[in-house]
Amino acid sequence: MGAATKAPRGRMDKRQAILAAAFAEFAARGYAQAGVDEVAAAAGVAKATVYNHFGDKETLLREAIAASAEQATAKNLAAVERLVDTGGDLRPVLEDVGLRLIQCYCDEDSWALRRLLYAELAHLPDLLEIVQVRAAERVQRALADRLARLALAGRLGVTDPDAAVEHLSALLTGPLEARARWGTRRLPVKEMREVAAAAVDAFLTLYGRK
Amino acid sequence: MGAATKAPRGRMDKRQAILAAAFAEFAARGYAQAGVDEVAAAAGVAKATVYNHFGDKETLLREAIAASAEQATAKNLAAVERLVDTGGDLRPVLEDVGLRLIQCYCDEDSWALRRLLYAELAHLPDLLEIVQVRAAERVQRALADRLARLALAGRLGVTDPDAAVEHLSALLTGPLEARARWGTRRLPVKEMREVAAAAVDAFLTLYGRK
DNA sequence: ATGTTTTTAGACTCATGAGTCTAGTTCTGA
DNA sequence: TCAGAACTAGACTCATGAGTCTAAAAACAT
Repeated sequence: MGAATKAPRGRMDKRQAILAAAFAEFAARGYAQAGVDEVAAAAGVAKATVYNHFGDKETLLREAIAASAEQATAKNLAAVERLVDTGGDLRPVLEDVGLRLIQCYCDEDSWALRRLLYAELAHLPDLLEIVQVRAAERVQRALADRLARLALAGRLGVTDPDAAVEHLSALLTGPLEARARWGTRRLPVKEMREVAAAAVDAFLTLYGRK
Repeated sequence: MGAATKAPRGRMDKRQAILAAAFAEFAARGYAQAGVDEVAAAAGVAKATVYNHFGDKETLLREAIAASAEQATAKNLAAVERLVDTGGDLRPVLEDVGLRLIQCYCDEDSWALRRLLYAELAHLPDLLEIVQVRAAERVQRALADRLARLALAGRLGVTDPDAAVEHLSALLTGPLEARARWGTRRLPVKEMREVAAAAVDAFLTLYGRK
């Protein structure tokens, strides 16, 4: 009973359907342009039900974003999990993890989430905390932990894991904005693999075992 | 007479004032939430004048974004101009240019422009071309040109200037999103300098003269 | 079985804001 | 000096969409 956000009202299946529909609608049209009627219709639910569950449009947006961020984080963490010391060459492992992280980043919902975040940040500043706490920071930490372990095992020349994560994720995701045209172009896997390979190559030059 | 976007109507000073006010209003509240009345008031102009100049709200957004992108590009290009071979050590020159590019990136208007772009990309896809053609690509090209020159002069180990630019800008701007909390936190210059130094350090490790 | 909660369709209120219109005023150029 | 364009204040129309309400139906709990 510690959390203040507890006590979800109404039936859970409806709630989920509404959240999914809401995220899709908000992502497609933006907060202001999105219509609660459309959300209800897409969720197969009456408009009053939406209001029974979430109270108002703004709360609906927050909850939809939070849920989406949660999903995105889960995928990202699953990718980071695979960064383990197999005993063999590190490069292919890093490339595999890099590719998976890139795939998370380029996911349709992931672009939509970032778009929404950017779009509404100006008048709903608390969205940042929701997403940052639930998603970005957790992934960064998990990745830093893994790099620290590899460094401790003498497999990497990393002294500051946070700085290394900053560089690695910059190298991985930096090139994607332009290449994917800010989410309007679908990257072929081949191209993702190239970016991952280039990023890992640079990373190993910077942080490879000395 | 080649461009289709020619024939600006009305007095120029009013037009500029409207564009500036419009960008501020759109940036602060988003396209849908922004009010044409507010723009007119902020520009010190009657609403009818706004419509006389731009016809409708959507056109106003496009023109405001285009103008802002133009300004941002000018600043970025000015920074890139400073990347010249002084004969001395390259590192301080790169750090200076890096810092200036970071300052452009962290400019209030620059964050606002990216926010708007992300926000409205979903329903106004042609905004991308406006900004990409006017801003992003031109800066990238200019930077690649400079790197190519330095490489040719034997000052850098760059073989593919475009790839080098991709890495350099990733290293420079990648860490900024998180550190500046997506534009909601003002970065102290000290921190910008750190990021620039770290980026240049990595860049020189990757592309320094062999 | 029966009382409580949730859902439903759809009509309804009400605030907001884009875009128009009018009639009078100021610029500007020839 | 004067005609035509650009500007002004402010009232006006009209579409849109958030949020409410109602009375009836399903779903659920015990």
